[in-house]
Amino acid sequence: MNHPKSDSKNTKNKTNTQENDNNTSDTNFIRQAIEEDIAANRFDGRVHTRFPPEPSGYLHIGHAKAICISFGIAEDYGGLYNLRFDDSNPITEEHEYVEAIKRDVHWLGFDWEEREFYASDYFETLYEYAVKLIEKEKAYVCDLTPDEMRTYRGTLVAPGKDSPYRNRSVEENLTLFNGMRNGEFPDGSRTLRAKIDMASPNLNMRDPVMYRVLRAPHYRHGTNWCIYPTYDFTHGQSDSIEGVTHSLCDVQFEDHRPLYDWFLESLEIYQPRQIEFARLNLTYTVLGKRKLKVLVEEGHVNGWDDPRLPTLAGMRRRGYTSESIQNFCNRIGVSKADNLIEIGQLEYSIRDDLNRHAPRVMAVLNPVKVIIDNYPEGQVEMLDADNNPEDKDAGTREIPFSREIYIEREDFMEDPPRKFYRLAPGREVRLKHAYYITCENVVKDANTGEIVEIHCTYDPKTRGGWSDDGRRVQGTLHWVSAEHAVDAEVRLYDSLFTEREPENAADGTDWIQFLNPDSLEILGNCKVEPSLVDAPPESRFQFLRIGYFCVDPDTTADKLVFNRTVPLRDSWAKIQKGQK
RNA sequence: AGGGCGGUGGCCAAGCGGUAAGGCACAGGUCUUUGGAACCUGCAUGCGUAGGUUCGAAUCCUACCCGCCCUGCCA
Repeated sequence: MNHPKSDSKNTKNKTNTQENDNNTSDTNFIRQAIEEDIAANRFDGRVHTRFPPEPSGYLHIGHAKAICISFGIAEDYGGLYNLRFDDSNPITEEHEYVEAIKRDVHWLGFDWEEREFYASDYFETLYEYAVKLIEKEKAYVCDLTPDEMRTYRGTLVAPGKDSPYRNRSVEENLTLFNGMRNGEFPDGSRTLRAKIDMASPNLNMRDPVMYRVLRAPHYRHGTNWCIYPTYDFTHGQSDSIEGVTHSLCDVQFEDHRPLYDWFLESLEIYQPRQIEFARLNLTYTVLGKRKLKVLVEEGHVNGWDDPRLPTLAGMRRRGYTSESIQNFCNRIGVSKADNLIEIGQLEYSIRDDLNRHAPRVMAVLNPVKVIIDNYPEGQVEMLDADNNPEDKDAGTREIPFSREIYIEREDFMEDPPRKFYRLAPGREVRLKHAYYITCENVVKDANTGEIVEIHCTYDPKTRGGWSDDGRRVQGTLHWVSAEHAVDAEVRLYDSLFTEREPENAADGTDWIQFLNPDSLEILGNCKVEPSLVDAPPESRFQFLRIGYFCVDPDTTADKLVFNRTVPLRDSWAKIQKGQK
């Protein structure tokens, strides 16, 4: 597997090179807490974190934030980090997801080495822990039905009341719990509960369920178990078993921390420290596995790796680099405050990366033919072109030029508005890396009026795009030699939702109704320069003056398929808007 | 008898009693063989509100307002 060290070294300023020096804050409340713990020699000065996904879906950009925080911090303090699958609910979990998660975490740039764990591998230990709590009279078997339990739990403002089964003897509880494990009772008929405080203002402390009877095969342990521990009875103990020092999680678990601590203290086992931070929210999309699952399963998108999805698999296919995602996560920072990050922030991160690294190439998405009347028929010249003006080491390549070329249809206007610097009748422009050309006339389709050919003349003395007489042209166009062009399909993506906050849009409205019907546009008649013929899937390019694109795995020997990762910033579009 | 956590520019986010960092966005400008990039400049007399303590408050105190999370045998 290939996940170079350098990939995972840019999580903090002090480890940054000029490669990605943004002005990311060097500190946050989690790092401060850890530094205090180190200073106080708590945990013997160790730092050991974990990322605990449930294998019930694909990872998304929100998980990337969590991974960058947990793993990035461990790296920065010379600590260790574990990948642990939190797989205590057999109903939702599948092996496919563990493979996908591992692939995505590696791709993101983190290597958990041999520290790959599964909470379900602790089931036996967890069972023993449960027995221990029963013996300490801190847990009991309860026969209440789910409905009854809800009633007994009370409400947000009213205390609950004790279960009638709360005072069973240790003996009876032991027998019953063993019976639960041995399959003597039907699903849902009994639970093992922690005996805490039914009047606690924290509902998590009102005798929470530790075990449920559930006859569902576990993807990893088959039918070995018919009782499964709940998250609350699994998570802290798993952290404890693994020697985790700092268990970093979502703020939604703040209310669970007293319970996390209660189990570990009652069990008298090693106790990590849980610290919570705010989850990521992004404009114009939805995050959260349940919602993404709906999009995938109801066919609103084409699978978990649909490039429109904020999943890591989708973003990878879209053309995002792992570096750009890590930088994004570092840039947005960490706090406990609710946040809604603008999607532009993510786009900035990928442009910033690709600008420095993506080879420039010429591609015409919506071609119109240009015929250079004074260029010799049949002649072909090879012209030198920079691969990347931002990177001197990127070198040059040769591109063919000939009498007939394609340019972008929108780069020509018969009746151009003010500030339109491109081709128009009588106007001279530069063909990038090639020659100055002047438009002489156009040929239109007799029926539709559509322009089918633009006739130009070129100035042979401007080879390479320079003139030595001081003459300047305002516009520079990209182009592709018609004879040499390679056909391609290009997929343009727009945001998946039309609302900035699809989940909060108007009360009572379903977020799904805000799906953008135009989130995918397929261009089937694109012309790209011949150097791209053998570009492998996932290779990334800047299509000059258009945007960043990557080769989609749908590409076949006779059809190139590109995904637009993100367009270039377009100040002409802004001017146009202003003119309207 | 509710509890927990938050509130610093349009969006994020530093700050931790000594006079509001930084990034994104936005607006001007320079440069340019990408209307890209880069570079320069501008952008909170203000930190939810009101009081109080202090020589000095975003930081401390009090009260209030607003937002989010919690009533699964999900995680």
